[in-house]
Amino acid sequence: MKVERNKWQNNFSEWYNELIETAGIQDKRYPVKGMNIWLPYGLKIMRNIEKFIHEEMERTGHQEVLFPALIPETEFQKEAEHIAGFEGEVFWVTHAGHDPLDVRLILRPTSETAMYSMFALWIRSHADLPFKIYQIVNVYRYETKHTRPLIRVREISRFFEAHTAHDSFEDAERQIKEDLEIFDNLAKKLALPYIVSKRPEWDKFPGAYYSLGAEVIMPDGRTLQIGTMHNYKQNFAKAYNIMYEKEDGTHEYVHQTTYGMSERLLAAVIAVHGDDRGMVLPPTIAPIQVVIVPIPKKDSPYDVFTYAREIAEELKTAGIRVHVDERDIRPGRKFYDWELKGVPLRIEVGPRDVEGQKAVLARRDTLEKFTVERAELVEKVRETLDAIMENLYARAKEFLDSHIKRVDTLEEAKEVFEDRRGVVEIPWCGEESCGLEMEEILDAKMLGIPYPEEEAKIEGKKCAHCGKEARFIARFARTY
RNA sequence: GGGGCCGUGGGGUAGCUUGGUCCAUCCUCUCGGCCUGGGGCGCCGGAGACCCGGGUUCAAAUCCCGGCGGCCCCA
Repeated sequence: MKVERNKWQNNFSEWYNELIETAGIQDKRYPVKGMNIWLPYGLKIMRNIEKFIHEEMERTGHQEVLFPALIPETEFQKEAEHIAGFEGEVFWVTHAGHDPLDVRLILRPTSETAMYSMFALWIRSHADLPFKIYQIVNVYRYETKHTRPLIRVREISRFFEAHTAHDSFEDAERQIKEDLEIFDNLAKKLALPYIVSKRPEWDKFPGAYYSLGAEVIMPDGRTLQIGTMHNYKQNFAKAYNIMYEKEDGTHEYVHQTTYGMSERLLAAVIAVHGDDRGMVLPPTIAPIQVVIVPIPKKDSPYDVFTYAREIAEELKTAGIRVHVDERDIRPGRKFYDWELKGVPLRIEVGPRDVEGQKAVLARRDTLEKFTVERAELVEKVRETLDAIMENLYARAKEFLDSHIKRVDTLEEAKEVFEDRRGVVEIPWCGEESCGLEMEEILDAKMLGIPYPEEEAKIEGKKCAHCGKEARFIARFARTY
């Protein structure tokens, strides 16, 4: 058995859309465009991802809250850039019953404008800072482009947003560093290698001083943003009058940051680790880490079902999420089913194994099969799950690295986009006009410059477009 | 914002140009039964569809109008 990734890479859109339904992640047939139904299996995986998010929030002293989904128009309009960035894509609530509302309400596209009037009430003193909260809720955006399950939707149903307030720009910067560390820990749990870019001025979050974006590269070479961090400086604090009293008795506006993620994390896991047979889930988040498939044989004196249940009990005791598939269908069919659903490890037990007190292990990532002694089963399963985790990361890292190419000219950049695509890194003078024109020429978006910025600085190169001295490396990609 | 294409069982489709042979084809899924079991086996039987509204006509899945929904391209 060999790992094939032809459709995965060459016909990714179709692969992805089919998988979302056949693997039981979501049902897209709900009669509102861009709003899908979470199916039990998909939701379990997402919950497992969120478990790690909650752990990281706990570790770093963020408190969980829940804000209402409706925001009065009057609050929404307080920060000028913010409203300009979102007004074209919000859902309005204009009526209650038969009567028009005096103050219209919006369905939150993100929660800054819901939270910050409350921040102004809650934050009084320097002793209240840093103030760190988060929530995981649904938010709504009227997307006009092509919607895709988990990736571009009108209802983001698992929107994570952390909001913080600080007594200084420096402390807000420290928060951004912490956010990046949180992201790195999470990405490791998902075996996802990624890149971080500082967004160009024209593409930062509406109202932000600057924005960072974390991206993965999808099988078709387009990038997917799966995490963002913004430093707002005092932009929102001034609009919402969020002030604190300093030790010397004077008052000052707070500095703020936000950090966002969503079910795109799941999309990235599905896309990055998959192959032609379906999903391959990292053991860390797989609802079923090990599936046991009994292989009965007629007239055999051995009871494979009892043996399978005994093994399952052993693994369960060892803390492994295990399932015995006792359905009355052929084993081959079960193999395909569980491979589609991405169960990282399969154990086959037939009469031969019962007789010899053994079991056959089949890895989902490499499709290798091998026999182990029952006495060492738990240990071997643990080892193999760890090995799968490492292999998934290594394979994904190799894909990522081989899809980032540094070039000096636009011609070379164009070739990259025509060929295997991915991310192109190219010298840039730093001028907005030049950046926008390069986007046009390459038919790609500027992700920004590598972050931390020291990695973006270059010397002795010319801007690929205007020929002036280049100040930065700029990253371009076709994006989702 | 502009242009183009398309809506047929749960999923994927044939039929539409030239209206009648369509109580609508095939694959898949699903249900019942038999058989089987270390990679989707086979056989028998069953269930399930023309997006909505209006029009033309003796007759509409097919032609026309409107609505709703989906997809693609361009800005």
